[in-house]
Amino acid sequence: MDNRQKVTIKDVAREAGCGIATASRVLNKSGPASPEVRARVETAAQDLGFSFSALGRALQGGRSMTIGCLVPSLANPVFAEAVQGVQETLAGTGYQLLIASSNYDGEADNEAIATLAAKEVDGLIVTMVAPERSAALKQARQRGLPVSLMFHDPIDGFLTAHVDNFEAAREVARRFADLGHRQTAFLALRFSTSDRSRNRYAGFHAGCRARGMPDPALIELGEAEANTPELLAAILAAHQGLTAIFASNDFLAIAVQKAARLMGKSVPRDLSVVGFDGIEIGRLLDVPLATIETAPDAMGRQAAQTLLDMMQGNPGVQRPPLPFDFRAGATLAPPRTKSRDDDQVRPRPPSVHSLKTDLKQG
Amino acid sequence: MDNRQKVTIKDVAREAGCGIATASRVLNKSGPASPEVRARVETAAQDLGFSFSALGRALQGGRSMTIGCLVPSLANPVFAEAVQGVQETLAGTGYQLLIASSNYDGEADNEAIATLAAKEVDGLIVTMVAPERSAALKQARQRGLPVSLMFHDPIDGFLTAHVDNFEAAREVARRFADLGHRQTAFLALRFSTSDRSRNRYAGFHAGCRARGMPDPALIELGEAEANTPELLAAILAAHQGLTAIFASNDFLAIAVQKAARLMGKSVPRDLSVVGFDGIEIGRLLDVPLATIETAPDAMGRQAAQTLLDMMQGNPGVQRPPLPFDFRAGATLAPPRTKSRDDDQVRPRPPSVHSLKTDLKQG
DNA sequence: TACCCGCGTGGAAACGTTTCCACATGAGTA
DNA sequence: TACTCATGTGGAAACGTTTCCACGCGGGTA
Repeated sequence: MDNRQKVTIKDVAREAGCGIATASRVLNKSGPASPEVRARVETAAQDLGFSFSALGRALQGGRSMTIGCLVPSLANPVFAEAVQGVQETLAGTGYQLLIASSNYDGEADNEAIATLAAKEVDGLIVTMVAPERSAALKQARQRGLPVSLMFHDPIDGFLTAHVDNFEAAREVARRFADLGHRQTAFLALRFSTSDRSRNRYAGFHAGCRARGMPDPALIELGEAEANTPELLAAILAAHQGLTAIFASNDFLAIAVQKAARLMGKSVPRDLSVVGFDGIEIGRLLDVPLATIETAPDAMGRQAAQTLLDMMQGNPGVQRPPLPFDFRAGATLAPPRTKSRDDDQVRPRPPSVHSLKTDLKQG
Repeated sequence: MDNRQKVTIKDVAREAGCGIATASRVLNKSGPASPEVRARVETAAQDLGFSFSALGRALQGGRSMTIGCLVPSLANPVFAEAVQGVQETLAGTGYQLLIASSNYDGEADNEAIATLAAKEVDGLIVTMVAPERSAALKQARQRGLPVSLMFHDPIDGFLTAHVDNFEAAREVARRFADLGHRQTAFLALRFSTSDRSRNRYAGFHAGCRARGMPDPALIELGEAEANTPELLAAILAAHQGLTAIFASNDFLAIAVQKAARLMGKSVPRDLSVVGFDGIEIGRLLDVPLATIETAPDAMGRQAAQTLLDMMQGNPGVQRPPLPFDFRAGATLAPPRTKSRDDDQVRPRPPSVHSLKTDLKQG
């Protein structure tokens, strides 16, 4: 039952009654051959159900036609979409994708890179915890492996497909300021293992400073709190007086809304929430999420394109950051004017608004 | 600059002053060697920065330690999570994942399988348009390649990790019936290219019949309508009198809510919505989505485990469907009691209900 | 007639492994 | 002393390709 025998080009040559070299030339259309031999080889290949072994080819040719890709996790739609973008760009080029994921573990990161390199990939597309400090990555590059980064802000000596996290986060601060918010917080998961989160915080922080707002609170969450609205609510409750929260990704921002609801707060009346990433679903929500909209698939496509360029021998050039869009959504509003009565809303006096506007323009 | 020379075991042997065979034995700990030679080889390998080429190994050993995985798209979180599950199970086994995606194209499906097979993968984990009709898949299996399916309902001769789509959908019909719904619809994207959608519809249909409800309307959407709430609203508006919608996936269900809102309908008061899949985010929504909760990552893990078993020579056995859970959420309620006032529906005379029931039973 | 050239063809090396086999060397036994 | 045996070692084949090179053979020119 187990018909495990492989059909090799040798078999085809024997069947066609010619030499291996000739068979190879015919099947690859890579050299001369008389019409008769050509025909014999082709029918032989057909009959035997021959197909080339990529292994033998790779070993001989020095190119595996495989490119390695490392991302933290495919469970995060942002990375999954990016990988999908990579796939789309690679489709039709003959390259296949060898995928590894590290679960945000810097150790696993390094191992994965080493394994991919051992598999003789022709290039690497990578998002990892700390590319600038990865020995394996450095070694891979020294061996001449082209490397293309995704999501990372530019690092000396690497090309990367990214958005300007700092600038985007500063934009959020500006929006908050324009609306009159002062007490804000930045919410992040895995802050320590993500340069993206750190850069977003830095930009947000700088933006707040620039507008004369108090420094934002930095709230770092564990996996558990992020997935359990009750826990998240408890944490948020500990921070008094917040009127606006900037979450490091959309997933978190949606969780915040849920938590706010548990706390009896209304979004955006009592609390404004802005996310980051612009995942598809955010737009379809009943109350569309305000967020920095980026295009993870575009990032994947750019990273793949850059890698293709490098593999063709071009030195490659760092492209400018991909554009982001501030999507207003419906989770962002001016803070409630703190009034005497109970903790319910009341319309802001128009004067306040104009005042702020003037301030902004001055 | 381009230090592209590879360090092979030959180099190590020369540096250590011994034969290739000995070097191989030492580095693999696969045979005897005197302590001195052992030491010389190890330091030589260290100094030269040697690492094995998986290519040479695969060619010689007949096993590539790579398994191929084909899914329709990584942009769909359901598949992305499944692949992540596969990764998790494979981690530590030494196997790497070669990924392909087909964009729901049956043609691309076949090509991808062929390419993966050419790369000499040791096994295949597959979700495709029509596995039972794929020539490439059949051929791969005839060559002795173990194949493990994901998401597909059982197909003759294949092992699959799946949920019972039919049964789950019937459960939805039951819930609708219990609440008193009668006019329902089934909403699907790519109905024709997905056996899952078709089975869900079949189960839903059967469930409705069994409870004496009218047959559900079948609404098939294009990509554009699914992503544009306005278009979706228009389509829904064309179907008068619907009180409950069963969407073939959560993404669609969320879009329906948005569309309902555009139509001035409130969920679940005017319209109940139930999804399928149980993606993470659905639970965090302000109004949690009612859905059939499945575990895509568990599906990936089971498929991977099955494949590992098969690769170890076990014949492998079809496991029972993975469990699903009906999550009530907050988008499901009894239909509104139809009152006189505005242009809303009006109660059907009870007689009709009994009539249908009688019809079915007769 | 002798020579050259182009063309179709096949042998063989190379890619990096693993592993079978044979060869030494030394110790132990008869 | 002569034999066996275990042990460490290296040569070489094999895995499936591609490609360099050489060879034979025909037709053209000198």
